[in-house]
Amino acid sequence: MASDTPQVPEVVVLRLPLYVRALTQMSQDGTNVISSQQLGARLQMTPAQIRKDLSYFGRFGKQGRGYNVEFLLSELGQILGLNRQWPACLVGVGRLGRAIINYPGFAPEGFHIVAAFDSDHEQIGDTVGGLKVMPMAHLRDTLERQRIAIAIVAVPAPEAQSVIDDLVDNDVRGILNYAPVAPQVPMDVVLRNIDPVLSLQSMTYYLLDEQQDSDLD
Amino acid sequence: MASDTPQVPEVVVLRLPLYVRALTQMSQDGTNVISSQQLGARLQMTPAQIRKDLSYFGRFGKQGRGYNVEFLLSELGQILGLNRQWPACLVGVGRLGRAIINYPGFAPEGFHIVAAFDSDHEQIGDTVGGLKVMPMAHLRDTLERQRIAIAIVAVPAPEAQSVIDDLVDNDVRGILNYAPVAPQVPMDVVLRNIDPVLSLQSMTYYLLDEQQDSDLD
DNA sequence: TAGACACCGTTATTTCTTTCACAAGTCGTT
DNA sequence: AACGACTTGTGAAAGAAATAACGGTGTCTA
Repeated sequence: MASDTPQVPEVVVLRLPLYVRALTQMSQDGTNVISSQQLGARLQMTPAQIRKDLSYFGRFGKQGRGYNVEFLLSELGQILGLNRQWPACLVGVGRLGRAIINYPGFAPEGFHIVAAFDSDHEQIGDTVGGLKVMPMAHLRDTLERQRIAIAIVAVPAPEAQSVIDDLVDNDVRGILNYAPVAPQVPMDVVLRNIDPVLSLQSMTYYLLDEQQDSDLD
Repeated sequence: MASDTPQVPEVVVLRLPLYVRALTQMSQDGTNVISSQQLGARLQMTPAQIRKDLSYFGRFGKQGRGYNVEFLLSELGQILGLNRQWPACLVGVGRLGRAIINYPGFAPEGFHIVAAFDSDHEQIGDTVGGLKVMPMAHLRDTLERQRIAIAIVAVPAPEAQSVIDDLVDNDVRGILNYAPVAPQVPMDVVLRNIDPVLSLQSMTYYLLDEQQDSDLD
């Protein structure tokens, strides 16, 4: 049923959360109405791009006036599926995994880590962030019982692909991967990579200009 | 001196670290030569894109043969500035900051956190990951003395912009921002955001299809 | 040394994104 | 009610990026 070529470009979907965040803040600041002009200024984007992005999903503004902040926020929430809770599981409870489980930024947005797994027998049975660490063998049961569609992967790089294969076999539909690899997933699984090292490595390209002094081989 | 329209598109620069990572692994696996075909298969990209990306920087391959892994790796390292050490400072030593400072993935790639700052008086003087936490007032001296061009920001969202302004004033040239905001920086400062919540919020758009059952308002 | 094949680098083509530009609608004022 | 100041939504134009296509060069085998 899902058309092969998505009618909404992925770049557009990637920008929507930015709008949601800015609008949320404006709502808290007591702003009722905002124009694409103003929103664009705030996000360093052209007004045209914002209007076009929104036009993929409907007509949310009023000519001569702009967008009602609350209304647009609620519509975008609906579109992105943010008006509900998303239970997620964590795989890998090493240092990074523990930091993730204790990160306070997920829950307020509806992303709750409700189960933790590890393949290392040492960790199993431990309690981390209020969760008992389970062996990978419990994956199927737990995902099904708790209706978990999202997995967060924080295992060492060499294990990542096989862990992800395992998750995919167990019908996980979205994966947030912290391992420094570019895993392969089927097309119907959504993968997002968090990789600060890659970010730094592309950053340095732009930092090289002035300071090649003591670096002549 | 930096031309206003960069001759190398940013998307290309963003992909180079991916090549570096794949080549590094191949090098470790003992592969000596690789074609754009093979590299593309590994990274799920077309061979044409890889050849085109590389062609922005030079001619590294051999017709009929492919690319010498070691050679290409070293050239890309040179281009990206990976053949040197990059001292960095961390601002914000809360839970997230502490996790970052202990993350073992940075150092092997040449990114060393050599100084830590916090604006909270409670934290100052503490030792975190072997570093004494300093007040923001020490920023200028420390950055200059240690020749730090990169800052990693892990402060609460409301403080992020002012911390970043402060860093920019003190001649930081690249910022890796973990705060869930989209900060404004001058054009000559390179900003990279790490924001897992945004990643999840765009992911859920694609997860909505099948499971709108108990969600009818 | 010749023939078959493999693969790069680059130009041409196609596809995807962004920006422009404007008709049409809204609001507040007089 | 009419006018002026704004702002949306959208089709058309421009710009950027990805892909295809291919000449030319190198490798290997016999």
